[in-house]
Amino acid sequence: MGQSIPGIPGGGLGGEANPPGLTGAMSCFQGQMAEYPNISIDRFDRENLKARAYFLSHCHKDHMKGLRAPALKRRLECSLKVYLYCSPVTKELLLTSPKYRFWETRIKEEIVVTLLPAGHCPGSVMFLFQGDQGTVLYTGDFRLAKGEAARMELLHYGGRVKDIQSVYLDTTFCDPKFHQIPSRGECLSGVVELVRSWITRSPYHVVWLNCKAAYGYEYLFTNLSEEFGLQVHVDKLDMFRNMPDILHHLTTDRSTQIHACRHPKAEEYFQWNRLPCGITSRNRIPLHTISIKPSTMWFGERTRKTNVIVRTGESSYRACFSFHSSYSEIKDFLSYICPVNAYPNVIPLGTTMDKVIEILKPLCRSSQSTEPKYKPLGKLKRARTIHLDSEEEEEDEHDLFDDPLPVPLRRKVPNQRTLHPKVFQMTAVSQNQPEKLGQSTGCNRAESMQTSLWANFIDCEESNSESEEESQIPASSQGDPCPVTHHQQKVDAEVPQWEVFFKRNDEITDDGLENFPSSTEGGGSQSPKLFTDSDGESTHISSQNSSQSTHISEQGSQGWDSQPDTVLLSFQERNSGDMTSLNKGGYKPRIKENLPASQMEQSVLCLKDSSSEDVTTVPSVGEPTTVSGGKHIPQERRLPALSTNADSQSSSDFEIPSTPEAELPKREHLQYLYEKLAAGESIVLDKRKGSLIDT
DNA sequence: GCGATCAGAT
DNA sequence: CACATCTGATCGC
Repeated sequence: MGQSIPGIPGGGLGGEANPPGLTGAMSCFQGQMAEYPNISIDRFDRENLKARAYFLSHCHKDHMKGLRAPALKRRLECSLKVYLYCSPVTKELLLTSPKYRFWETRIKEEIVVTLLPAGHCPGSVMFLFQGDQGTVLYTGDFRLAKGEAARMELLHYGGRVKDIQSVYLDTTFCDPKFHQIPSRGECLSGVVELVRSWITRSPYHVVWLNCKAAYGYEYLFTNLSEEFGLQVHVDKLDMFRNMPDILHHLTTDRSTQIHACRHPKAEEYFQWNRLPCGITSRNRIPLHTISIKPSTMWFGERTRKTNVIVRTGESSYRACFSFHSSYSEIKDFLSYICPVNAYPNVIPLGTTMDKVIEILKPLCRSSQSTEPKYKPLGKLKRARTIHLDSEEEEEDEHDLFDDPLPVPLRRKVPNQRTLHPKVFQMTAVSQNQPEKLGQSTGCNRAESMQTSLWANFIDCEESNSESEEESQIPASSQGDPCPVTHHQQKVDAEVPQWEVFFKRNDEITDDGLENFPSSTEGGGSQSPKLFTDSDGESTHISSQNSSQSTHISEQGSQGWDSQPDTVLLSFQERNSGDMTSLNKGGYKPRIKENLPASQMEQSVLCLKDSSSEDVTTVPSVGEPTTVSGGKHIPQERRLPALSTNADSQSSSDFEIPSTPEAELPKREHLQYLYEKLAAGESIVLDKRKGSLIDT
């Protein structure tokens, strides 16, 4: 690997250090990859205006530079074959904003490239490009726990990780000082316990989640909602209108105990015991409020016990939260994929390009001299495999895996070999299935969205075992074409009922808490123990965690009734990657954690050979493949929840097929229903028709 | 008036 | 700590 980024056009940032005085890590990726310079990723200005195709890895502003600029708009108008490629969820989120709506007809969700889950925010993906210039991975922003790469089917071929020429890597925390960050599950668990300790005191105890305006906190909201049967109050939720699994956990009704609303003067409000949405009381009884601010915290290598919740004031807490991989996670990921080259996308503040490269280089193949050209790369790990595929896999893949292939891998694709096109034809294509585009697919698209959302963050394991038909409807109601109806019907599923959400919570039920032996109603048999960390500045909350989970574990004394600073929280020091504590042994099934990579969305886009005209899409999991003749891959499309839901391991949003014949609720109708529900009015389900009738 | 850029705040 | 985003000031078109 060289010391500088080869062939990165737009040149700007060479190997320079960050200018002083900046407040954030600085992006150094200019949008283009040396290997495939005529496509642009996450940058849409300057040199990128000439790109023949655009990729957006996720919907964060710092990855959307130029995306709504007049220059690009003009370019689009002139070059009708130029498209933007992104995940379905990102498409949905993007098009919600009027400023970006002009992309509506120019977005492709699937093509040519393998989309791998990035675990950064809903819809975030990594792009794996395969072609005659080699296999290149662009990670976008990502957070993957140790070992998760090893469980991504699509990162592997023949049972080994693919031979990756270059990786363009999210190096936001690529600095030893960010060595370790508690896992998503550990952080979530901390927040859950803190919230529990507060809101169970009375209906007038409310929490405010002081979240930034960015996608990525949704799994926090959904998990809290599910845990406590309380929707989270937010300012806006229309961007989630087609993602029921998120939508159902949010509300614009302020009378909930969990708030994530925002206001420019929110902090000031909070001082006066006023929530950002303005309320200070309920039933004329003043509220008792705490704030929890998700913040990235990290911990030195030697820290044995780390607190995921830190009390920073009388009623203020910080909760550990990170969208990006830690230093050790980055190194684990990189050493697993072991590319020839690694290029940072970001220079962390206070460091330099050269320093980052020095860290990355030893993990790349080019520095490992003793090694044969094709060293045995990492082997694909199966967290759990599911047999049950009666159909045989394509021969050339089949026997290459040690274990039986999980369900989603069965995909009949002719022609593996066309995979290495001579020329990338990024031409516009008609979709395999018209349902991909436009309005008519409201519900179908919603399915794939929600799946991806869950897939990004949530483990659906419990639903797999308990649903009566394994072939469908796990926790998140994936595959159900009409989610609202679904929830009404399956009231006993772990998906909370609408009624629970919308009714006034004058008391906290125990629902959902049964797995917490230590959790008691209102009072105070909790046994928290205040733990003050050595830094002494603030009060830390910690616990001796059992080896099993991140739970309250200590018997405590007083304090339970005074402030929630007595909650015991910490994270497990040693987590060997994959499973974090939460879901182990089904101990705490209610909380859904970020899942292993293999459970996340994975999707394939196929590169088109120059001999054919259209880019072909392969909406499924498996090796990237070009479908000859640009024909569609019908099976997956018609097997809704089957492949994804039978095995949560492999749930895949992109792969989630739509259900073409499903009757789609009209958006307006849904909106109407939601409003009714939010207003506390009841709705009756007409089971015969599966439609809702308001009363 | 809009966009790009920067400083600063949250 | 250094998540991403918004606001306001300034400048140029």
